[in-house]
Amino acid sequence: MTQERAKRRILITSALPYINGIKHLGNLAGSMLPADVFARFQRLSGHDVLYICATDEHGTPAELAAQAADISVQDYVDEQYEIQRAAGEGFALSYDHFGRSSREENHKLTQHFAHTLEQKGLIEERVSKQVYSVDDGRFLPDRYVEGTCPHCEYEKARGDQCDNCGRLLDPIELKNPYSAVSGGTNIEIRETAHLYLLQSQMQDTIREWVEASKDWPQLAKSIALKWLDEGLRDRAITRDLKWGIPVTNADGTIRDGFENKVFYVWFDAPVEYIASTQSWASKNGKADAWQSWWRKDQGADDVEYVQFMGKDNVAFHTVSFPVTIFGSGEPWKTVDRLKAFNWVTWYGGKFSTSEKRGVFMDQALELLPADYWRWYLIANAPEGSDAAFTWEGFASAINSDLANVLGNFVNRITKYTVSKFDGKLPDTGTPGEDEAWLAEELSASLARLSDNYEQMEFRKAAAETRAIWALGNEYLTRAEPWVKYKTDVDAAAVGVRTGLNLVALFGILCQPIIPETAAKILDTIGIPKENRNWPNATDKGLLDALPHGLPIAAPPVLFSKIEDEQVAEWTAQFSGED
RNA sequence: CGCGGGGUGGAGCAGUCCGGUAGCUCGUCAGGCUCAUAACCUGAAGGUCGUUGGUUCAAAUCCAACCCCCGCAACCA
Repeated sequence: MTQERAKRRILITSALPYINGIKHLGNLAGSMLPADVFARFQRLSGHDVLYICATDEHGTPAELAAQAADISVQDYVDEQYEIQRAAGEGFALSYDHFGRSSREENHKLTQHFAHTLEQKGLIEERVSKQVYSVDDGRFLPDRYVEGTCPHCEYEKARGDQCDNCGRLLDPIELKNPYSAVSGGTNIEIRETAHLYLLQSQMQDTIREWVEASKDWPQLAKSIALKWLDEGLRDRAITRDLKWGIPVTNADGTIRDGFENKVFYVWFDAPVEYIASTQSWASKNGKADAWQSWWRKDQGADDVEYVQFMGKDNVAFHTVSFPVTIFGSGEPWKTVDRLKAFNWVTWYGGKFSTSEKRGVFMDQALELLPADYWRWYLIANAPEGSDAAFTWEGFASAINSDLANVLGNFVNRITKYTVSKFDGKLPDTGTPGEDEAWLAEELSASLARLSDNYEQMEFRKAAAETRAIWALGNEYLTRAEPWVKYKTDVDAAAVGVRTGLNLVALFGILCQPIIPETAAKILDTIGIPKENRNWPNATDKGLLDALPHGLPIAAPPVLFSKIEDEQVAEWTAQFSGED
């Protein structure tokens, strides 16, 4: 299964999960998981892949959550980081590095960008009016101010929007404003200075770049163009907070008047893609290795950079972060291909931590192994539109695809080998029409599958993978070795040998989506690690690749079915009614 | 008239860019097989392609208007 393909260098990032709380299945399905599947596919295809992610640790929510837990913000994020790292590991997310945006590398690099942008005249200090809560001793982001809506008199309108009448608000319009943090009514409007990134000046550069992009899906491009059409606004990139990256001068001292301010999380978070790569390089003892992935003057010219994110993040990745990158005037690598996802919804509604509606990453793994979730979420990826998670749909996908089609196939052929062929891969017999038909179908299907992955069409890749498994069952029905065995053992042997080769192939082909099961299958039939690479559709030897006489054992049942009682139980448990 | 996405047999989706027998999975029904996790294979039934109008020999696909669902709307991240 070797092949001559040009070795590509592929940099993959998935949107950084926010530090605050364990992520739900929608977060997983919208960026980390598909990025992982893509990374695995490209590694198996022999390419040089670097998959980088990190936690996004700054911002008001982290500070408030730490306050609520009565621990330091540092302790809080340390704790949360460990939870998220463990959850990622539990889902077999194959990050080359899972960093943290609060690390030193990101501080330095974020400050570097700010200095460079200021030198280029793209940052200026402006004073604006903000809501200040005397009781909390802090400025409040718009959504943390509540009060009576001036339009509809709804008493719990948020500072940014009234949930009752839907109107957009300015927090200073609210009647009887109070702090959503403490409930304190001692609210003042104070002036505060912030650094503004002059995005308006980069409008043409960004538009030119967006319009030239070739490998962006419609969703991503239309969102980016929408922002550009409305005109880029200058944005404040600092906040009145203690937790975050300090605003410094070029010599490292704190900027005058910014002693109690830090960079806004959305300014420093994407920078962490690069900073996390720096951490990866340092960790591996070759501190400069990150440069060949990110600096076009240091060898990053041939890198293909692919970003994965939910649709809510598109604007930041296609407009805001590129302003930082292009504005610096430095030769940074920018995104080539971008994959944006819609939402996974919970029975059509939103996942909710507070209302206990929906399944979160840690809970999911307590119920079933990672591969069950990975399969469902990829096969039902929210690509074209939002996709609703339902227990019925989940059970149906698992039982049909994994248990009946794949699991049963592996089971039936290996058991038969054990009972009729002494647990050895049969050596006799010559392939005939059935095998020729199979080879042709397989080759076509495999080509489609590889293409689906290359195009990052995840639903289609899962469907094609399943179709290949189904092909195995169809083949066995045609070849019917159990019938031939009665009259012609050699003819039966061909069917069994071919079937066992299909098991190996199925194991190889399902590695991107369900890696743990794949390993289980491949270990069982003793496929060495170096022979698990992605096959070439034109390879004629796929159906007779295993050594004749190879000992075969039947693996334990690969997937247990999800019973109706479990569906009923979980439906009740996670309905949010609690 | 804010913006974007979606509306295709009972359910979930593909097909729409580049008009030309409406396809897949689940479910239902019938048949086959019996190696296998009551599984697998084959076949059938089931669709005014959101609505209305237009272009065309021909529209799910192009154009116009409208309706419904979801998300976003830049200080939540």
